[in-house]
Amino acid sequence: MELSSKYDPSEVESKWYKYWLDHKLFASRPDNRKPYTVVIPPPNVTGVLHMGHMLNNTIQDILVRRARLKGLNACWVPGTDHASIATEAKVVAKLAAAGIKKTDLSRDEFLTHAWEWTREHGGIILKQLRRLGASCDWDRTGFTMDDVRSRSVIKVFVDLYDKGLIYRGVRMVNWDPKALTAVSDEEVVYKEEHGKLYYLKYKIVGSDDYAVVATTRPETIMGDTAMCINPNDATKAHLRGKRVIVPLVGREIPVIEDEYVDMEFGTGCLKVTPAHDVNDYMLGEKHGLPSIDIFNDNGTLSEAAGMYVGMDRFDVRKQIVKDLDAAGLLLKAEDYTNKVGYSERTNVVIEPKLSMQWFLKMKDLARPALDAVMDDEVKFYPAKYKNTYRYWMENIKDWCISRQLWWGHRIPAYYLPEGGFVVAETPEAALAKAEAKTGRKMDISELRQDDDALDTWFSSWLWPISLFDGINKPGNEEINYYYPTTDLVTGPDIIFFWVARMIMAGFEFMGDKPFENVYFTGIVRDKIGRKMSKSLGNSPDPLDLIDKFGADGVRMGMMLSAPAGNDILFDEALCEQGRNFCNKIWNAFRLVKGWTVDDAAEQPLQAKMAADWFASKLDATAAEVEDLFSKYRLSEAIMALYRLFWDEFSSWYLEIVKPAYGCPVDGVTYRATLDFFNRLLVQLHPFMPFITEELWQHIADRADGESIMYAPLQAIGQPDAKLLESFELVKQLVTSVRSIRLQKNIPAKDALELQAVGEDKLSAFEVVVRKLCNLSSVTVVEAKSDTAISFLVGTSEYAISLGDKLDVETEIRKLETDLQYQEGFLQSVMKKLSNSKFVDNAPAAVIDRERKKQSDAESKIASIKESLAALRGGK
RNA sequence: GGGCGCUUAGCUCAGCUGGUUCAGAGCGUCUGCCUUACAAGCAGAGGGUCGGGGGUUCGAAUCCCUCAGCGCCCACCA
Repeated sequence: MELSSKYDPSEVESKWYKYWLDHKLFASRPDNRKPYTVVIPPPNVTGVLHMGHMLNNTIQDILVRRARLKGLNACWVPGTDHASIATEAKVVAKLAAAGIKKTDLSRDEFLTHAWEWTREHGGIILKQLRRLGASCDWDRTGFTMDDVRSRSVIKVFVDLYDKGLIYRGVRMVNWDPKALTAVSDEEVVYKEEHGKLYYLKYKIVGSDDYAVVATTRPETIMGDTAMCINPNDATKAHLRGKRVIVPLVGREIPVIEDEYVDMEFGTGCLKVTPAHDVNDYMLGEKHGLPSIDIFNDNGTLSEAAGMYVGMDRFDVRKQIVKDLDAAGLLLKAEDYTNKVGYSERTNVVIEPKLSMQWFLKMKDLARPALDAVMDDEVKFYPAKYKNTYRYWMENIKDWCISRQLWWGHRIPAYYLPEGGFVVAETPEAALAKAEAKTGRKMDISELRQDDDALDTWFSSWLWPISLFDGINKPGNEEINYYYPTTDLVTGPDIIFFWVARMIMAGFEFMGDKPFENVYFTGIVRDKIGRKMSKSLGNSPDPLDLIDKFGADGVRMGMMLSAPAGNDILFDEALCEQGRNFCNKIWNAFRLVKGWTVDDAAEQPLQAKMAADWFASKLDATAAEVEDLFSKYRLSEAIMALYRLFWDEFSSWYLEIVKPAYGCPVDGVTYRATLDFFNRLLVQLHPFMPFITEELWQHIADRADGESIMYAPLQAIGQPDAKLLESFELVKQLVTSVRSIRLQKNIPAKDALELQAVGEDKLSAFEVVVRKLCNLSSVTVVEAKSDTAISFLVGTSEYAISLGDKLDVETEIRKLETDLQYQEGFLQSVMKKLSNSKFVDNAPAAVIDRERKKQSDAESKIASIKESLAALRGGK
């Protein structure tokens, strides 16, 4: 077989992905095996793959593939999210580009366009995931707005309404004046902003004095319905019971008193605008104030404002400041920094607004969900997010679930001509309920369905249930088998949006948690720590990276930089490292496959020793990797395997067993080597699925349909600790000899004489050392020869005879430095041992270790002194 | 304003409930090698008073206090 010296991923990747699909190797059905289930965090249906997805899905694929290798029935369910605001915004923009306004379309017409858009762009992201090697069961692909998921959402809405947990009412909500919808508290992001604090003069009725109010939003004065002072504020006593006049507007408003007002802030006088500020709204409710809504839905001033009608809120702010100033009613304006809420989706300033919305009561839903996480029934990795979660759950507020959008699940509430409404899963069911309510025969056309759609998260919170149709068909085979799912891999930014709500839905609708473990990934940043963003242009296109480094290389690159929960600083150099690793594996395979095998040949002793050692090493590392996986420390697991393959297997094992050029290898060693290779590939497979499949298929003739995906991870044997320890000394010995060779400029071809002073504790490994060091002889001597340079391996002294190459002066200086260090070290150990407090208090094991240090140091010192004496004597 | 977390080699990080896994890893750097598996490589080497200060202890990177810097989350101070 001809293999090129470079691994070429492109062909290999498409070949094996197709193979896996053709043989349905990702598919899962309920059976007798233990299930291992993951549901994908559904990306936006019209989105494209970015680095965050790469990280997230690489991790999921690694976990899923590992589970498969462990013999579990692994099922990874993919799907997409309809992302109501984001998608609707895109459709509106596309229509606008074609000169069509949303308001000119009927709901049905708009939805036709939206579905068209979804079909056109939908699922691109899932196709892209295949390039990465994602082993999803694609036949199960779900969509939050497909039939099964939609019916689930509606059923759940009706259920919660019937339980009295959903209510409708006028509340202060976060209004997005661009998307023209309410959004939830979680969808508001606060940004620090440099603005001004304006001091406005309100004339006191019946006096020539003014009361001054500090505000950041002078444009809302038309909505003022009171001024508020703190009742404990002595300096404001003269305002009690008075009325003041709103500047420019000229309207009289009362002065009210409430301890809410901070006496220290601004002037201690607060303007109260119940329609446009959450706190003012509360004050208004408490004091029975009227509320004047001066804004239209799009953020322009309404008729109710009486002034500046039709102007945008920010233009009004500029204008009114000028007008106030001109009227002498602006005392001053100070620089001021405050937090302003922006819509996460449209990035416009949120307007607190009173409106009629649907809400879900959260308090009762939260309780079991909170306990489950606190009691580790649902485990968080890293655990620090438990705190964040608890705080939110303990202070949870009702969830505004209605959105003034068309793209989404339409709220199944139907209004009656005579007022009131019914909630039902279908129009027919609604009609029946309506008739029962009114006591008269009705026609379905008399019912008018609510125009609002549901928040996107109201469908995604059911995802782990609805993907197995557990809402519509409770107790079906699939939901019974796959639920609760095993691992959830997601970002901490959606812990409230999604994770917390899924846990609540799980307990409410299934009576059980939705998943066992949550792995929170970090945010992908560039190598200097900036968030990846389109505007910075610092986000590489994942598919370009795959083209450049191969999917396995990119996966490695992601994992090498991704400790759980920490942000990852992504650097292409890591993908390069991944690619290089692929190449290393590839070439190691070329070496082994290039050997000719002689079954009659006897196995050389060094090969047997290397095989025994590496078998132990493999077991030890396999155990370590297993442990790391159990802690979700995947980047450490891949690093352990990286070193195992590169250093232990390639640099040590293969170099020892490698036959001389042109010579065949014995059958025993060959088969052992292939077996090791096989085990290494299986261990590596979750991280690097393509190259491992390719080579696994090369190792032996595989039947069509066989795959490394189902090659079992071998049981881990008990490593021989003593052997491993000895071998480390052997490596040290070899490294020391090589180091001397390099220092003394001795070519590899020249054989060296090795002397073991006193005894050779590593004599059993002599053949190994000889093979790696090109030695002409190994002798045990009483004292090293005069022209030999000595070194320590552990506490044993060895020496290499150098003849005239020995530089006596340099050697003496080196040994003297060494001696000094050892004597200092011995002194510190002796100090400890002569300290009675230490000897009395420290555990015996610790004292023993110190005594060992003492004797080791003493013997090292003796050996150095001997060498020195010999060198000086030989001068 | 509250809460959480971080600071260890040039870079990115590991070091769990104090003591040979204690000062580590990978990358980078330096030196020597085109040695028929791999220069996307091989062999070897150097590099940190564990952010500063104080304390507890026989013993501190590890526990406590404090200062400094950084990051994240939450919160209605106009």
